[in-house]
Amino acid sequence: GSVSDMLSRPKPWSKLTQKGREPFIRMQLWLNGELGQGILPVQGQQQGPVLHSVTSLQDPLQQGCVSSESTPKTSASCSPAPESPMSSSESVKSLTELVQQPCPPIETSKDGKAPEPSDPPASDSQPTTPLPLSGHSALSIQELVAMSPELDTYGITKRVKEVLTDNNLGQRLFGETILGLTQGSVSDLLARPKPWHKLSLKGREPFVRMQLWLNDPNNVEKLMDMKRMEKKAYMKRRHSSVSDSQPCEPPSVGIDYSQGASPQPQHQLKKPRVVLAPEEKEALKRAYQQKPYPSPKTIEELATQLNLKTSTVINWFHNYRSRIRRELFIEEIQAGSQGQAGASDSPTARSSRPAPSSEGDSCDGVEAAEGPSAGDTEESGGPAAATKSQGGPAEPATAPEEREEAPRPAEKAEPLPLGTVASDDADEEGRPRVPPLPEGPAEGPGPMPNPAATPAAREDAATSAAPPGEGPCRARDGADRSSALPSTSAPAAARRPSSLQSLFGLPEAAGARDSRDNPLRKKKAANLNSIIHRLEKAASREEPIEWEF
DNA sequence: TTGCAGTCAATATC
DNA sequence: GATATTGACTGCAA
Repeated sequence: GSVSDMLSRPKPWSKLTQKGREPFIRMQLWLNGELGQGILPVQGQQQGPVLHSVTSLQDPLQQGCVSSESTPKTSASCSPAPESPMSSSESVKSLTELVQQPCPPIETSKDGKAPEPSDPPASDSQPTTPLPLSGHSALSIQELVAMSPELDTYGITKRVKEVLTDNNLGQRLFGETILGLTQGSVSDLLARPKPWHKLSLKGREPFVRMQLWLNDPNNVEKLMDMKRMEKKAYMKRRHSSVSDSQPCEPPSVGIDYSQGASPQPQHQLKKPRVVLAPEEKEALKRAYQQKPYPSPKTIEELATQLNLKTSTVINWFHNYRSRIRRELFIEEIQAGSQGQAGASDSPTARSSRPAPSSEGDSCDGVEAAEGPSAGDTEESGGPAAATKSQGGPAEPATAPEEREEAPRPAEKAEPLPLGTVASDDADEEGRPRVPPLPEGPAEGPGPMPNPAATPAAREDAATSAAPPGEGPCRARDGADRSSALPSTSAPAAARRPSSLQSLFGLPEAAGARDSRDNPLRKKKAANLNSIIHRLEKAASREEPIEWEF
């Protein structure tokens, strides 16, 4: 029973007592093959020693012994000395290749901070952390990440997805076992991998782990074993709960109490998840289109008008900007890979990507324009950036919208839609009613589709009773999905449009994803280019300009 | 303080 | 049951 419980609901390392950690250490050792026969004398439960030994065993990276140069201390524990100082890329490569240990990652502190096995502060957030890496291992992973040559994140996720699906392995199992991440995170990561150069060290870690896992010849088997074990445990638990004590009682409940932890507090503390109504999202999106970076005051107004907490509005904007940015990354990747055959999605590839501006999507650039900060952010990208420089991430936030919205000049001057939003007055329940998509878009200027089309819009549209706009956007479903699964087979090129559409909810999306050549698209592209140009100009002068498109 | 990257975890969808 | 979506949170940097 304990095993079952532990396997299905492992506590984060930081929450475990020394005694409580012991089973995990044993499991880790077992996974590493160190514990074959039974009892393991986990030496004392002192973490120090135990963790050390564990980590040294578990971390594949360590096995590879990151280049000696960088990790003296680790090297101590790793036997296979690298023959000679290798270049960082070489060492990484060799490490990667070496990885045969199943036990992956393990986790731990995702950030590597783990010097203190005992108390990773952040631990909370990390749910299933099988086993914390000791400071050493964490370091080595990080070092590996830092030294890692550019990895093809898109390619890696693609392969991982293939392997998982081919072998009927779930994201949850993979994430918790190999990456130390939850299912949702894995799903997101696999569906929308960011290009390597856009990732922080921490963000690169999962990709390194995936790469290591892919290189492990026994990866599938190991995962399958885990799966079997889980199933067994589950069955056992089910069985026992049914036949045993209180058959009728929901296992979870029983467990909760038995855990002793804190029975009810949890329930009470749990905050209900906020679910924004379609109209609310719509309003927020509209507001975003006008002002991707609303001022505190605006946020408050929005919150008031929508009857939401300001924190919710703030979070929404953060999330929206960030997610839109990611969508763009994907597009870049797809476009890049496509553009140059063979080229990986790696930045490099990307960089080479043909000038965007011209192409329909090229509009990317547009975004850049938008943001106030515009261009700023983007940095990184070297050359590649070029493309992005403008559009890219740089101004990511806006980008998307812009693309479609940009055109929406209309709103131009308006300070904030908010007004609108709010104005619409509250509906029956006091919640303000959001205006139909109206304002701007619909009537939208020329080429632009209709605002409603915005990504957001389309989503909502689907659900909301929405009135007017209905038209175009509805295409959504299909479109979105496709964007979500970039990887696969479909030719990037082909997909690209769809992802764009998903973002902007371009009407065309509906059926004509391919209609990229259509005149409308071209027109749009031209329009966007013009906008970009103006924005750039304005930015350089810092003077206000009239937005008329 | 603000924005962002990464994630979690609840919930929606498939 | 698996996967996708998304509001919220944490930690970090400017």
